[in-house]
Parts: sequence; C-alpha cells; structure tokens
Amino acid sequence: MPELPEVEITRRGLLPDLAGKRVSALVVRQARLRYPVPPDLAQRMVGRVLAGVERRAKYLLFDFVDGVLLAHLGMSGSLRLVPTGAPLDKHDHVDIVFGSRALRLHDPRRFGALLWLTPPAQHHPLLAHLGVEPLSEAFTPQWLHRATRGRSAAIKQVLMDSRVVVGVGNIYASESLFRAGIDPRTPARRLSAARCARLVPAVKQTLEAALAAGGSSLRDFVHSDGSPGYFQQQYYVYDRDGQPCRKCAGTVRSLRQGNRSTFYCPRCQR
DNA sequence: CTGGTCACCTGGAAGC
DNA sequence: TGCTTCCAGGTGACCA
Repeated sequence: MPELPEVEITRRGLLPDLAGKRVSALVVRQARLRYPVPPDLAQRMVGRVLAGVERRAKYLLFDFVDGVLLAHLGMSGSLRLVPTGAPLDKHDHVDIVFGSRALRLHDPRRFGALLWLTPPAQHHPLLAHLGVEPLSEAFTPQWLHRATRGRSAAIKQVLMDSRVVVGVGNIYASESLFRAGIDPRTPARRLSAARCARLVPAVKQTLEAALAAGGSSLRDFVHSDGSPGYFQQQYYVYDRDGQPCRKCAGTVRSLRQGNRSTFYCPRCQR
C-alpha cells in the first residue's frame, strides 16, 4: 500500500502511543525480508526506550538513544499496534513488544525491511542519496526545473526517482501529472519553468489530499485488523483505464513506462 | 553519470 | 472446478 502519505499516516498514528515506551521483547518469526532482519536486533533494542518516530522518504525511523530502527513497508507491508500475544495472521513476521502492546509487521510480499542503523543514521547508504522531501519548502518549481535539466527520461519516471524527489510512487505520480495537466511521457528536460510551477503544487496537493483522506481512517489504519489504507479515496486517473475523465469526460488511457502502469487523460494532459 | 530491464515475493483476478 | 498467466502501491542490481 504505502506511498509517502500512508507511511506518514502510520508514523502519526504510532508516535503518541509508543513515544517514551520501552521495548520489552522482540519476536522475529520470519527474518527473510528484503534484507535479512539483523540477528542481533533484539540485543540492540530490548530494554531501550523509544524516543520518537521520524520519516524520511518512505522510511520510518524509530529513534533510540544509541541507534535507529529503520522500517520500510515495501509494496505490501503494514505496521499495527496489537495487544501483546494477539492471534497471528499469516505473514505477521515481526513483533516489537512494548509491555502490553506490540508493534506488528505484516508483509505478505516481504519487500519490506527492518534494519538497525548506528549514528549518524543519515549516512546509511539507504538514506544518504535521497532527494528532496516533496512536502518541504525545499521542493520548489525552481528546484524542480534545475533538477530536470539534462534528464531525457519521461517526467513521470523522474518524479518517481527517489534521488530527485522522494515519496512519490506510482499512484501519486500519475495523479500529480493529471492535476498539473502534463503528459506523463514528456521528457523531463523539456518541462518549462511555467510547467514546473504547475507540477510542484500539484504534487504537494495530491499528497496532502491523500494525507487528509487517510487521516480520517487513521484509527482503523493503525489499530484494527485488515483495515483499508484509504478512506474512500477517489483517484482522477489511477486504475481508471477506459473510464471517463472526471474533468473533461474524455477517456482515461493507460500505458507502460519502465514496467509500471501509467494512467492519464489525453485531453487534459499535453 | 544516465536510462532501460530485471529480480525479489505472494496472492488475487482474469483467462481458458 | 482447476490450471495458467498477468498484475500489484518499491527499489536495488545489473547492463549498455
């Protein structure tokens, strides 16, 4: 499920319940995730107090005094708080136990990750080369214009390049380009300053809207079982091939870019 | 450096 | 009904 909004919603849901709590146990049932769960993770974490939870790109960073637990949800991961010892579902791979409650990682496809980073965490290879946060003030039209010079790849693929801007996945890349009225196949270097001035706010608005929608189902997202990640979220184009465009009543089309599906409205996006 | 392709893994839906 | 094929929200490795 997770693109940036889902990861941020998870972070906001966990923070008030877990900040200041001490890890009492770690249970690893399946260590084979994207990277192996470190064998010494329990030694690192048990007995330590969680100081806070941050997010960088789609990574969740659980801060402890002497290190950081990095979590990534991959394509299918979720983190939920459950009563300690709650019945297990298939693919419930790891429990981080905080006394009477446990943070449970569920991830059918196992593209997610749990790693221990020693300070300075931002120097870790997974974090060191990440681009700008799309919801930060650093993500400006001028910045995007400069970053796309010399890039012949399609703007949709550049939007999804985490060395440029982080957190924009396959759904929100299509949605953002629709909002901006830009053809996803446009070579990035050919985006004018004026088009960058449309695209940057479109990305921010798309992510903010998803955050607002997810926020309304936050309780379910974190606490209950198998809850939907989205609260009746309506997409403009994603997964709507052949259906009428919500703006012009033309027909939404799909194509493949770099082995990923792209959805767009040929009339609204040029 | 860039851009293109593939692999990792499981499960659900569609096709036959 | 059962088997096969395709597809899925991410991202790093590998190649030219």
